[in-house]
Amino acid sequence: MVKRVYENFLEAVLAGKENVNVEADKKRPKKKRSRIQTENRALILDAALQVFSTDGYRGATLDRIAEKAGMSKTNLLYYFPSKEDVYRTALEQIVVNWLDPFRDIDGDGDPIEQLRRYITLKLKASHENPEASRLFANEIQRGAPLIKGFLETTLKSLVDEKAKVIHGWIDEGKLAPIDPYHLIFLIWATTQHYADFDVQVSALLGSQASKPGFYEQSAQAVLSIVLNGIRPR
Amino acid sequence: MVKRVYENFLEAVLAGKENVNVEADKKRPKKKRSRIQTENRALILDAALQVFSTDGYRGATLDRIAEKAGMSKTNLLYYFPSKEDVYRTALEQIVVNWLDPFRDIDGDGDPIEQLRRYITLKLKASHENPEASRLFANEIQRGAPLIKGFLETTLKSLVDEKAKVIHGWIDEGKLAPIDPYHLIFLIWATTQHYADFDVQVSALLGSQASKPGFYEQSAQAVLSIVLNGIRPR
DNA sequence: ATAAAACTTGACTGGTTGGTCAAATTTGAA
DNA sequence: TTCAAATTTGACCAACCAGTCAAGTTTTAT
Repeated sequence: MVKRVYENFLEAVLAGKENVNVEADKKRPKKKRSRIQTENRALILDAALQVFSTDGYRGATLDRIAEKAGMSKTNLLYYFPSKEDVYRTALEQIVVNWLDPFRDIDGDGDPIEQLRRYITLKLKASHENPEASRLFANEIQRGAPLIKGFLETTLKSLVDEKAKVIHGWIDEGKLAPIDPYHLIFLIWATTQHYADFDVQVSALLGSQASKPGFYEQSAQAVLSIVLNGIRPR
Repeated sequence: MVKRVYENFLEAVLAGKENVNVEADKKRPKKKRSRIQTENRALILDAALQVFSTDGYRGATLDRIAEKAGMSKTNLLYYFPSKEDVYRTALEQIVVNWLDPFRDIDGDGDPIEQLRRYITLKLKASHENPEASRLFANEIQRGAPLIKGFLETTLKSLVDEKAKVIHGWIDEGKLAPIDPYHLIFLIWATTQHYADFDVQVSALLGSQASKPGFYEQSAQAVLSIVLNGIRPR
């Protein structure tokens, strides 16, 4: 329930609206979606994820997305009013999923355990859904035109909050005195790397990278470095 | 001199040639460049770096690059035969500069000092030339169509070599037993993050990120985590 | 069964893009 | 100075692009 409200808020933020009123938002008539609508929107968003993540917003074309989704471009435009709207919707889904495990970091838990959990979840997400990671990276790299406001408000609040949590751990002597923000960046950077630079990782590790246990092995290696880097000393 | 030969090799690799013959390469007639040619090629490559790094290969347009370079598109095409050639040339320059500090890691030196030096150099490069970093990231994210071969041959050899160096350090007890490849990835990921995700970093740190000493502070934070994460224990 | 609503598509439009070409202007060696 | 080579540009082209429109086909509620 809370999550639903949040999604509305996020939608509004990404749509560029200022001063979002959640109450007013609730009143907005929810158009129920038919079976075909649900199916086809999903097909389109899935195809969009692939195309946008490799070609970027400008480089992607509706023709290619429609082709991958197995329908005509005209039909795609029946489900989404414009290219930007397809992109925005795909981006929304990604950001929402992206935030959840971060929000779950628990200040009352054991720091090493909490961070181990978070890093593992992020690595798993990068491994299972690399396109989402690449699409997000692309949005940031081109200057975050659609989500700059979101970064500066919602995400910043959340990060500030978690930074305080980490600082609390440091004060209690449970963590080495590292800068919480840079620690968060390091975790994000590293976990994202396995999705965004997948091609490079595979090229450098050869057959090793395609073996079944590779994801667990990467997680183990990253955790071993990061967790020891922040253990109190 | 050695470096010049290497650049030729790299050019050939990026141009997609197989079985590069360095001797034959040397014989290739070097067209001397006029003052105007040197100047304008530099202007174009600088503009191309900006446009390609934000819009990606497909999203970038020659019109925009030409405009940024202060000349007509027709004139740009007088200096470079095609869009892909502009892109390839820009990418070449980046890769060459990118490799140098990595190659300089010295197996005979103190590991902590060598890695401190390398991380600092990489962070500095990301800070001073974020566009180059973003352009490279973009190439990888779209599947590395132009440099996949380079990644699998030249870069792989180099990384394998440095991994052996790191393994040597571990065997001597100078470093914790971490996986060398994942350590390299972690360093690349983190240093690159400050360039590629610049917008996000700035949004989350607010005014702090634009202050003069910010780069040194980031370097300090990253070093503090990574170096402690790999210190022998 | 049937008709309205939902869905799908081919043809089209105005604008953009990478690249060509021929004609002009500028540069620099003699 | 002079003139051939180098440089620069506007006009142009075919391919591509996001989005529209009208005319079909399929689904679904009754």
